[in-house]
Amino acid sequence: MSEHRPRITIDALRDRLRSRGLRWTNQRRTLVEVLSGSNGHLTGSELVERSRDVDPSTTPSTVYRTLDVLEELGLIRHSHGIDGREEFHFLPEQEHGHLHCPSCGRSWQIDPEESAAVAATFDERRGFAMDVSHLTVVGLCVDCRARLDR
Amino acid sequence: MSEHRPRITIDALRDRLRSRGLRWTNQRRTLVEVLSGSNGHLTGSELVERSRDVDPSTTPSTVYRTLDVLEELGLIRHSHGIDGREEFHFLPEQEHGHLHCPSCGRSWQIDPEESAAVAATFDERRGFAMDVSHLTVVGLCVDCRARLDR
DNA sequence: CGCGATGATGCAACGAGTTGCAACAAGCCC
DNA sequence: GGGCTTGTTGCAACTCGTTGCATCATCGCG
Repeated sequence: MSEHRPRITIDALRDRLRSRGLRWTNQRRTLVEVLSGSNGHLTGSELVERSRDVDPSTTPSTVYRTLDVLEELGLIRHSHGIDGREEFHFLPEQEHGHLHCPSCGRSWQIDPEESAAVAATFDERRGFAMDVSHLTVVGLCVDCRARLDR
Repeated sequence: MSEHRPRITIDALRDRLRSRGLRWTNQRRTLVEVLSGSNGHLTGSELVERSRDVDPSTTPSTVYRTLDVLEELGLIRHSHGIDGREEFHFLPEQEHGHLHCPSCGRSWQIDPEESAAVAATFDERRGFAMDVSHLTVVGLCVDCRARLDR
């Protein structure tokens, strides 16, 4: 597995907050540390848990509020998972949506070409600019279809 | 506004439950009454509230469990709203997904042709059978794009 | 360096939804 | 109609996430 390489350094992030009149606190440092140390998608509660591993005094409200701030800065993205729960991921991961099959519980990433095709549909017909990273498509996967057709 | 005409009668629903070994209770009758009396999309808590109007002794857990049962029977569908919250709607409404623009907060129904185009993408490439009613596409609407481009 | 404004934190309470469990009751059978 | 099986209910406790508010502490400024 390859190292995760955040596009923005910790120092740059600190300065970016300050230049907006926002503050660089230990709690925020902890969360950013956790985020940059973890690839993939994490739910809010997972982030709270991991932050507590680093600093046991971490409180949920601070974590969620910091996530909001980081999202506003464009550093992270959230999408809605299968159960509607929010999942966060650190940029600059390739933006992508998800396919989910509730029958077997598996999920897949949506390819850029697929995203483009879907986005084109709504762009052409309505001028609607789809947010790829927010897309979750639910349905039956090939395997489950085959299984259920029998 | 037109009358809502459920495709299945209350009696037929009762029999359908019984034939599966399930039971027809006052609590279920109350919820079905509420569902059939309301068009459009309702969240779980809205349904609890309205059920309480009919029968004040209604409890949330029963409502949510009944919703699960009705969904298994194919009588209602849930989709995930903007904030990830579940929204239920009574069939036989035309199945449809939603477009949502977080910038202005408005939502639109996805046309059948649009759904078909999107579904075709995933069917052709993966044999994945998309569930139309579960689709929520987030992005910027025409108006907001124009406004933000200025 | 130290003051002060104001953004951030932690707490506590709350809302939505879920779950385990004991008690209840629908409805099949005689 | 009455009994019995077993699906259903209501309660209480819990999880995840949000919010109001008093207190704290960052960091710009003198």
